[in-house]
Amino acid sequence: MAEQSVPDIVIGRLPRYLQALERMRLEGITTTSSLELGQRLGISAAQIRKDLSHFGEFGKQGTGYSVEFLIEQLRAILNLNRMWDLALVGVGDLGSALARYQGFTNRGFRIVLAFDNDPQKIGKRIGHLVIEDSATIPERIRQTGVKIAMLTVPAAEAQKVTDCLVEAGIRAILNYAPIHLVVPPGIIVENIDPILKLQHMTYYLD
Amino acid sequence: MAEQSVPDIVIGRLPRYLQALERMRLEGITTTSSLELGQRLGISAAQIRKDLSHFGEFGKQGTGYSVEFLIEQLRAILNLNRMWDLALVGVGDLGSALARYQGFTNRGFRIVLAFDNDPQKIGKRIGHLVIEDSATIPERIRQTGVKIAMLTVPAAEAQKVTDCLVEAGIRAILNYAPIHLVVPPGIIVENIDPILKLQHMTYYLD
DNA sequence: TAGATTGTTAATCGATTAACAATC
DNA sequence: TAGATTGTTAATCGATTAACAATC
Repeated sequence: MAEQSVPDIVIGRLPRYLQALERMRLEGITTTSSLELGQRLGISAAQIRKDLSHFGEFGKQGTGYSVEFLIEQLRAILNLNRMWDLALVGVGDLGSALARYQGFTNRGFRIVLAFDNDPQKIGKRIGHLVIEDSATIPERIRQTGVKIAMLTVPAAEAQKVTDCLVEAGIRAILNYAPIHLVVPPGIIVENIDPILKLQHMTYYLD
Repeated sequence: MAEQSVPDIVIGRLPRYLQALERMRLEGITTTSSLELGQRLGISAAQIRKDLSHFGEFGKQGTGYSVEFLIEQLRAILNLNRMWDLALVGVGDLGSALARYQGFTNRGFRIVLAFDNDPQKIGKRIGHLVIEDSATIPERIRQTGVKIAMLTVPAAEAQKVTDCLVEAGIRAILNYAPIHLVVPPGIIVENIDPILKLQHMTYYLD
């Protein structure tokens, strides 16, 4: 009930709850229960109630949860009632795919800066963005106040670029480089690596 | 020591160990310790030793681990001493980015099939692949014996396509659709959703 | 040998689940 | 009211860490 310090593993499930609820809303469902939501996510009803109880009492006994109300609560908790600007660092294969990807914008995230250190690429356009010189990261991040970076540089450069981003004021990094980043306390890193997931799955295959 | 049934959370860390070890090898390091490996990964030395002990005794007291030997052991455990063929299902923004992405091939994974249900796309090339009609998934998956699919179709179609893939003999799915897939026991699903990771991080930002 | 580091056991810690009174 | 479902507590389960004898 009190907001002492919610385990990070709980926070990690909230976006999934939100995603399922938004889908329910799309399907015209106005009310749900921890049981129904849990079945859609492969999560136990008890866990969902426990997780939500860290933040308040959002349901009604006998009735369950208002989909719309719970969506609003989760969006508020996750700080999603605003547009978040992103910096894209590294415009190679993967970076340019992300730049073209439409999925971010209509979910509250917008790439506003793109950097690369390849002179061939600097000044070129990618979508509506102009690729800027990585050397200008410090001043451009500070000017724009962007807080989140997507890192898509080669592994060999990732740590050095990370240090630069943190120095410039970046607070959260979505890391696509296949390497563990070392950051100061308070800087948040999440990793995405499809190869690791594939290698995890092949363990179970012959 | 015995191979009773290793927790999935342990399996999930093995590819990270492997990744760090391959990087060490690249740097010319021939011997390491659980402490050193742990520091590179932000994991405790005790956990690394415990995880490895599920599979055998790979180190020497006083010395540590041979990087080369441990790489070989992990590759064997994870079934990585072969090429794995992948089917790409859904060739939209994201799917075509994955098709063009070079990162898979030199890591032991190779996309050999690409499907879409858009008549505009069927027959077109994407890299060295020809996009085939999703209606032919059952026969083509069976013919080729592909066991792993990457799913990049819209959320609304994802479950239906999944059922079809499973029916056709797919055993593992790397799911990029923002929805929880329901699959029979023994079918492995891993999810990748950058939006969820971003939303996780914004909780900690103002 | 002395120093270092393993593999493993026992202790701790944290997360999940079960159960149920409260109540809509 | 009767039925359903919440929020919460206590019990269970599993994962991580600490400690250390074994030994290279």
